[in-house]
Amino acid sequence: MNQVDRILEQWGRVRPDLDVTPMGLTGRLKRIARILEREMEPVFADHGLNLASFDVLATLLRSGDPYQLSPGELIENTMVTSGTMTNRIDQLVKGGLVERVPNPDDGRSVHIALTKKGKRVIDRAIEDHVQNLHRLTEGLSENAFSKLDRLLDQYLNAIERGD
Amino acid sequence: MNQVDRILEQWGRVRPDLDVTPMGLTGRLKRIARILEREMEPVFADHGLNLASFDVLATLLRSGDPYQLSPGELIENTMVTSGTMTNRIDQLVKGGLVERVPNPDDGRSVHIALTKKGKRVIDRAIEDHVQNLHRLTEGLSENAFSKLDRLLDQYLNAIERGD
DNA sequence: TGTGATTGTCTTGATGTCAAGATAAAGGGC
DNA sequence: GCCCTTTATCTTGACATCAAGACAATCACA
Repeated sequence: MNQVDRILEQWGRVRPDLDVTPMGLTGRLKRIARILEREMEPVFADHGLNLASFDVLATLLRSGDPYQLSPGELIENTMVTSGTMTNRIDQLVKGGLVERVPNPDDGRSVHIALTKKGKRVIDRAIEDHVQNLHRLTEGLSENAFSKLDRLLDQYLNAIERGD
Repeated sequence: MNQVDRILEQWGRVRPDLDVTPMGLTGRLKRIARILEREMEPVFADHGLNLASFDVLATLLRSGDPYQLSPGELIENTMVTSGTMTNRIDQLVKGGLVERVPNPDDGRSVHIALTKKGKRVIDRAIEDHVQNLHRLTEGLSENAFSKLDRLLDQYLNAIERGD
């Protein structure tokens, strides 16, 4: 009997007229996502990063050589607003991890490129992060993991196209 | 082929030395949680609330008559820091939805109590919210829903006790 | 009963995020 | 070629959150 189950029980007593079945699933999802974030942050901090800056650097790294994308492309990948992305990039520029280079094909746009330092930092950080993810999922059996993975994929597909 | 799958593919190309298997699961979790939050907010806004204030009011409501808890108890339930909770309570007090009443048994503590207005607001908001949750999970078959629910429960239990 | 440790809440300062709008370049139709 | 619309990014102001520490009341134990 965990926190979420207790919450469902309380609703059953206070508002028995409501069918709160979906609340268990969504509550657990939210809670797990929150815990995962908190467990990831210390690893990022080991490399002088936070979730936001890691997110951007990792997106640039996995885009492959020459490790540069426009702010717009970064926004698409990270689900944040343009103002947020501007701020994230500013922080990274300040830290010398990325640089803004003009886009020769479009004067409105720029490319955000990993600096050598940025590449070095994210190349190491991603290793620790992946190892950390293994730790954070080792509580699941191989079977449970793959089933959960498949169901989440199914749910994500459903919800992304609006049910 | 969705966003998360594309990310895994990219990592496979750029850093084939890493086993990024867990990243699919955690990425989908994060993404779903994010989407759910965004889909919930408009419903809260219909009642003049945001995620934070709804969270507190709903916790008070489901605690049952007399609909009051200490800030400490609210913190336990909502996974936020004490400073955050102070701020949330301040906002709700300003809106006339809760009030701070002294705790006769402990001079350091107070009780946060739903006002009549607060009770009325959350009683209606929770109905719309639950209906919204049904909508947000109707993309899953009954079978997929219960399997996913069970696996998330399992994972949450594992991760909450630290694997 | 007195004193140091603990507990419950609030304060402060910094940061990350968003919505809305500003700005500048590019594109499209006449 | 000119003007209006669209697009890409940045700016601004407001807000929610957190970490660290302040403060006051309570507790534990001599």
